[in-house]
Amino acid sequence: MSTESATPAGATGATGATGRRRELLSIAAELFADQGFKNTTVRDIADAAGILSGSLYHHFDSKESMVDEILSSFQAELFAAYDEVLRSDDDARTKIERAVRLSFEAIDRHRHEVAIFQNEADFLGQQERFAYLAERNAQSRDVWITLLEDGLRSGALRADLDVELTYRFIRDTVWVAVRWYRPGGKLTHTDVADQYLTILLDGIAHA
Amino acid sequence: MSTESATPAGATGATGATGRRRELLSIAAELFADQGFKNTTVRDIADAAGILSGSLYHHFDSKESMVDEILSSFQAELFAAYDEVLRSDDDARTKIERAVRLSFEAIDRHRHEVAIFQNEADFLGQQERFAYLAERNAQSRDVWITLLEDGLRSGALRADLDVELTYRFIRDTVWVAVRWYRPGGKLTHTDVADQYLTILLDGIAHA
DNA sequence: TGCCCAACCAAGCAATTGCTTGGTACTGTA
DNA sequence: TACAGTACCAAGCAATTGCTTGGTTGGGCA
Repeated sequence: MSTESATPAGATGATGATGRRRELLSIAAELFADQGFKNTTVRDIADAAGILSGSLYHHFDSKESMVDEILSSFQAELFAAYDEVLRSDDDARTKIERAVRLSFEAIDRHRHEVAIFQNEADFLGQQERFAYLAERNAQSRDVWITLLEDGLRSGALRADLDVELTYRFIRDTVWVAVRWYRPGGKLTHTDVADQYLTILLDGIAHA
Repeated sequence: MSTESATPAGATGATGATGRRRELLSIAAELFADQGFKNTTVRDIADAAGILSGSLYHHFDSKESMVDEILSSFQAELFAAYDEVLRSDDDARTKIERAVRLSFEAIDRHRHEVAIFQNEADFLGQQERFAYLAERNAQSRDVWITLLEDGLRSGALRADLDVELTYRFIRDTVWVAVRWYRPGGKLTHTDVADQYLTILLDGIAHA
């Protein structure tokens, strides 16, 4: 009945996770990413973990709190990385390159989390509990608009660019790769970032 | 009990639709696009249409047959347009530009259908009934690989491009715009296509 | 007037859903 | 040996789901 989340198990802190807890979150993340949040049942998660569905509620108080924990801890890590790029004293073009590479690295290391955020943010964001998703979105936009405007001022980018549209172009281009990129495949995330940056910066047309 | 779809109402043909039927499909498409297929209940659709959920089954034999009809008729229209570009005698670069513009036009005119395909194709494609979705995907890849290889041969595109990766880049870039593009907004689909083509062909870096 | 038929209602059923409750097996610690 | 705590099971409940059944309404046509 209380609004406070009780953290039934361990209570190792906000991002806290005993071994088993982390394991279950990882299993849930894969299912949420592959089938969607709403479309994944607690029985699916329990089956994949080899336990009964009711037993999940020893570790978490709801299915929602699972996604919550998955998304919020990932976002915290991601935005810490963005901040570091912003605070660096690299030139504008280098910062843009670093921000792009950083995103592909995130896809490589946290593809389930990225996929969940891409697919479910709109739906989950309607609930007050997930209001931070919209805030993070705005924060991400701020980062990119800053980088692009710096690029324009410094002459690193072409003067005729529409900043808002370019931001969307980059954002979409980068994150949507989570749909096909698979770690351990033929291409490393660095390979993909190289090619994407080549196209993004210089285009596909013959010079 | 029969596997044949019975087309309860009108029976105006495969894509057939009386006025009311088309109306209900349009309502369903909007909900499927906004909330997801699995996450939209037949009661949601019925409520939006101002009728009871059971009444939907006078027009369609299942919720699945609704998406089926929505997606298959859209795909047919889309690929007819691709074919026309392929069969034209424009040069390689023009064909690429036309294919890109055509896609943004599809987003403008059929955003719900595009969104449903983007979001649900993987999930629905697992069922035999929706096997054509994967076929259409392969067909689309064929179109683009052909266009890109023509571009390379003719010297219109830079020689160092990875065709497969470039295809994915273009595909993702174009279709993902359905997430934010809204017809009747500040930018027309032609505006968006112009800017996207500028970035795609010549890049964002200062020359 | 009599009939047809598309469009809908009213009621409900079987399956699936997230989640609850009370109990049990095992492990480490004092 | 007693105890505490983690991780789980067994059973089931209330709500929601897609869909079915039998009946009603009202406009068009002969």
